[in-house]
Amino acid sequence: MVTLAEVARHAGVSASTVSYVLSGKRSISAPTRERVEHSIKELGYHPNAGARALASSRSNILALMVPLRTDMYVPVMMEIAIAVATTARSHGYDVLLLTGEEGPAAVRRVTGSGLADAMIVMDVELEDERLPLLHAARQPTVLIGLPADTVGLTCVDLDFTATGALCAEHLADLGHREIAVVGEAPAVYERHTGFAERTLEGLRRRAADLGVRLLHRPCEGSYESMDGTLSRIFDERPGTTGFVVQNEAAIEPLLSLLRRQGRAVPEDVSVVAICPEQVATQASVRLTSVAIPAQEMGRRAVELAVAKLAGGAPEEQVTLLAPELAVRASSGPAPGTP
Amino acid sequence: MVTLAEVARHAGVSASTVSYVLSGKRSISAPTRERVEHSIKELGYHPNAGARALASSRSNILALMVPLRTDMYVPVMMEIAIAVATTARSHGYDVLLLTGEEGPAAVRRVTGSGLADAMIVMDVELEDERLPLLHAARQPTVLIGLPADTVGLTCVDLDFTATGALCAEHLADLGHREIAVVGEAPAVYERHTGFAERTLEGLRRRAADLGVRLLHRPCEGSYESMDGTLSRIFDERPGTTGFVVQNEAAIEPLLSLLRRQGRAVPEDVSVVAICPEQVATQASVRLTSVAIPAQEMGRRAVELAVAKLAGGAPEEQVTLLAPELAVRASSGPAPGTP
DNA sequence: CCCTGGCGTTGAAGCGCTTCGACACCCTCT
DNA sequence: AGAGGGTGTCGAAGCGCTTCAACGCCAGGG
Repeated sequence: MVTLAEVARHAGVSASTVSYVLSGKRSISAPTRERVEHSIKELGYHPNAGARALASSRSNILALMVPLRTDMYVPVMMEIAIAVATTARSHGYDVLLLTGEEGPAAVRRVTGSGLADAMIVMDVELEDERLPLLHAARQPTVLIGLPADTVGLTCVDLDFTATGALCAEHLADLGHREIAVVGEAPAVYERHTGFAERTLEGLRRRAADLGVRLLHRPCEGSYESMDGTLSRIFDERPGTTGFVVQNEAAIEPLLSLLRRQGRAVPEDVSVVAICPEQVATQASVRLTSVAIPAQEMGRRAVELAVAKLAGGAPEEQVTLLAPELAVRASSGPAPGTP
Repeated sequence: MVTLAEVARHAGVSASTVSYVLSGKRSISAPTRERVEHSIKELGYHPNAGARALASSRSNILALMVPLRTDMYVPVMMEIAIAVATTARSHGYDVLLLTGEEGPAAVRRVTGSGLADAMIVMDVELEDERLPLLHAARQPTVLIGLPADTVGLTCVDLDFTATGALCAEHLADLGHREIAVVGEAPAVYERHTGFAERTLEGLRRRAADLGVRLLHRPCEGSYESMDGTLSRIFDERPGTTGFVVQNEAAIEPLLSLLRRQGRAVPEDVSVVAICPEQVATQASVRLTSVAIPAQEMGRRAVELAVAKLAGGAPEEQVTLLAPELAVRASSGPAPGTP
């Protein structure tokens, strides 16, 4: 294994000079720099991460806590994770993958051991049990998702309240007066996941403002579940002509069942989805949708974390990404509307 | 920040004693151990990861290289990644997430810097450009997937050749004489991804043995693509009654299109899928399928890596998991068969 | 009663790097 | 010409931990 000292000897300089060439923290004359760089290449030198971390008390690692549950909105999670990893690399950081399994213990371990310089936490619940620990931690933290109380926290999320409002508005504009919301699985609401509740709130408020009736039903992402949910919706509100779907696994079942019942999309019923763009464009009907900007969220989270590490970011900062509704082929005027 | 030295002082012992209590590498009397453990708890001590790595030249980190492409078999990837992370934790390791983006450079970086003790590489191509580097690396490596040449390598994978054979056999047993294979996207074959080619080989060979005609068509995971593919299949082989689908994103489009064309599953055509169990059971028809044991693969990979680190594993070892076909509602006797 | 050998504990020497203060040198200004 | 201020380089002191050799102690055997 090649060490910095060997590089220094090879280049005929001191160890500190090599270190400064590497870090750029002091000016080095061009000829010296070149000599050192040449030696580095020739010897195939790679700085030892442990030694570096010890001496500088910086690990250049970002910890990413992903939820353990692999049954929900997985593609979004994965997309965020990959965006985090790539963005982190472009800032010189590596990413440590922590699963929710350990729960708060993971926070303590990473925080205490100096394994990571900062943490990015996904799938934050409204009253997340990790929050107190994160507050107490030395490490900067960025949340993807919004807890109930954001005092002193840095958060990134899609503005789900606005998203809900936007969906309600779009359908109302098209003349729909009875809207059904196909929500996430019941478990999601039981965990008080922020985004689900916020979406609902946005939907409800705007619907109320616009005089539209709204019915919300949680739904698992399977055909059986969607079948039952759909029957119940039409039983209770036969006049339903608009759907907002938040559970991406329920989208295809919904479309399929509507087709089977002879309800045409968008002639008889309109469907608006909240899902990644790819899902919307690849579904059996090109879906009017609000995209979940997974990549953007991952990227922003990393950038905020890096900024906090550099000391150039405020302690408290909530970044809400504005939702954008893309009108595609699944929504149209309500039946009987000119 | 609490250091080992402070714990030692607090417990009235030397630093080395504390270290030995922590590592268990030397016997320590019960009273001393208890005193030390008590101090650790009281002071809230966590060993510094960098210092530990430097002194022991062990980071207790496993690197996981995931493919960058977020468009393919994402749930499987995620499931593997999470299984890797949890299994790793249970062995005292953390997981560093590397994306394919950096390619071979990532291998060199991690290898050179001692950031990780071992590597787990997913999505291996037949002639993967990372292989030479992995061979040269000090670190033990485990591949998830099979390259063309496995000499000196440790690999874990589903036995895709057997999987293909199993699918062909199942359909042949049911009397199907013309089978179509809906493959992965063309890009997957262009990259010479092992599992896709092996599956095909297994299918072809067994089909030939059993006197069944086989038609293979790559297919993207969208409705448009599936629509085109399906038309072409029935144009070329109007007598097709059996389908094997490998691209999980194409499953729902296929079922949907068959329905629309008035072909009943399983009365008119049978469908066998190669996909995670969850996809098979939650599709619009409960699918006869061969499961992709993502969790098992992740778990095995970690266990092999840990064994190699402990020196208790052979250099070369190819673990092929036996496929299991679960018969569900999407396959039945070919039309006209008693 | 002394020697031997295991057991429990310690001190000290690094692991490979960063960083601080010091220093030599050269240029510029007065 | 001498003072002053950059600029480029170096030496040395750690960062917090592991681990090796060594040592004191007590029990058992000769």
